[in-house]
Amino acid sequence: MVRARLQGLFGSETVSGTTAPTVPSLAAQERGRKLGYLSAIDIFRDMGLEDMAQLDKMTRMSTVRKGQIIFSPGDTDEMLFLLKRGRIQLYTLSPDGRKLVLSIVEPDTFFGQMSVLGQQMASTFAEAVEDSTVCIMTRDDIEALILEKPRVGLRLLEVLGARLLATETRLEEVAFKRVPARLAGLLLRLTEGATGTRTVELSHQEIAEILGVYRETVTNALDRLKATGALEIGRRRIALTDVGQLERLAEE
Amino acid sequence: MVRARLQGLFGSETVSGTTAPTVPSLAAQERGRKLGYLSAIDIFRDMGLEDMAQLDKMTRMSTVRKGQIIFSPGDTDEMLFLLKRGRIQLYTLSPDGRKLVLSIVEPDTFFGQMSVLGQQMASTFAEAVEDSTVCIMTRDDIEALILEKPRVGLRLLEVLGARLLATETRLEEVAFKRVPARLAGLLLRLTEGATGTRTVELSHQEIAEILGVYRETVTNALDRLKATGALEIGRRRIALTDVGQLERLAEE
DNA sequence: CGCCTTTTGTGTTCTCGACTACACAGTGCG
DNA sequence: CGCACTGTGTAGTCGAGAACACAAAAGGCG
Repeated sequence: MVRARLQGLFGSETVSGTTAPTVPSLAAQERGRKLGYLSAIDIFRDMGLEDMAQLDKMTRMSTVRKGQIIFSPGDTDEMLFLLKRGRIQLYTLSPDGRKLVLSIVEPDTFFGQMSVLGQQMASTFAEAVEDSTVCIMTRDDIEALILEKPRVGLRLLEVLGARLLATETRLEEVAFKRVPARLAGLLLRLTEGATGTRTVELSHQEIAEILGVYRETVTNALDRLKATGALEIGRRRIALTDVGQLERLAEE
Repeated sequence: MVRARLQGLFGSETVSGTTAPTVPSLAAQERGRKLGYLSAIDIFRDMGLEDMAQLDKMTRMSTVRKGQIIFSPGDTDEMLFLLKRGRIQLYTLSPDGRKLVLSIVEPDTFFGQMSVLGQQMASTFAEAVEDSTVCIMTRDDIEALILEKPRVGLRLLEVLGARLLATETRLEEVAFKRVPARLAGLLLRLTEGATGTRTVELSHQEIAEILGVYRETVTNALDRLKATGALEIGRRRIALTDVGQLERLAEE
């Protein structure tokens, strides 16, 4: 059972002033447009430096290593996390141990278990899939920040809106489409905005956990897609060779 | 095909000053705690009367009759609607005409097709299931309002958070549970907070459209639940007689 | 290089729920 | 008072994907 509590998390706090407030990068803005499971929106893209500094004062920073659980069901503290570096996976587990990935959080995005972020739910885990750095805020911090800098509220609304849209889309796909079409859609979303040959570097198992199906089913569906020439398969590597074809297949 | 465009909607605008700003009712606050498909949160529960008046100046009001479509896929105008009275159903249609209800909006809640509200998606319809009254705002209106009254932003975050939570829960249920369990969960959520005998007044068809399954499957699942004594069935009427039992069944 | 873990490829059985096809009971309405 | 429509019950077929069971590659690493 995945029940490890975060030990290092609150132990390794540092005054975050050590990290100089950075100007929103072009890359971050680019990511901000993505809407797939990798929801990333640069919360602070139009905040001034002094605002950033003020924000820094009210947050604590900390590092989590790959594999660490940041929060898990049962935690009652209403914390909000801002991911600065790394990647976080939000997922739930079924009673019999199956995993469903709800969302993969990219840098400069909020996540948390507050009602406001849609995850105070009984069953959500947050786990670092890479070494990551997060800022920690309490619910009160975030409320105060929004009241003083309403623009942050707007940004948060964007984050939530994107997440809601992505989740509604998934729900729709589960209801209407069969696995191959859903897989095609997922691959397209995962590589949205990528330059050059669009490539997904995930194992069949990892994909299965996102789609909520069995690993074998993914293997099978991938073979079908490959048979149409839409993609090429390697070990932990799927290259989308014919995007148009894949888009057609995604429409079922 | 459900493609009717709203004719009466923009024709029947009235200056909304005619509706006196009301003090948030107890009932509204009660509804605010519900988290099921009937997401309702009183956006304005701590806004002053003068704020309400100001808000009224920037909005247009209009009435829609039962069955009218308020927006449909392809509408590009980024409108935000505030439901004052009635009920709105948000749903999508599959290529072959199947319907999936995403959300049922209750009074004092926002909905819309803005990115900020997670529904600018290609495929969402909004249809009045009762005669309703809505306020119409543009994206700019809402942004200005939030910047000036940050507290409204917080409220909106609550709405979106609740919706996201509900949607994630549905996704989880679809992935992990079979129809009878999902049905049990739905019935419980639909009657959450009801006083007296918890009763659902929906046809099997309507339930099927929420669960994303066939009508016959609902009939069958209801029979199974009835067999355990958890509920009683009438025409368009399901009475939850043993809530504890139903909760057990909802856990699969 | 050989051992061990991770990833992927199959094959087979079995169950749920999609889909089809009726039959029939309330309900409303002309 | 009969007719149409909506809502329910009941089979029965069929296919996708779950669930289980191995086998074979492909890397990593000592």
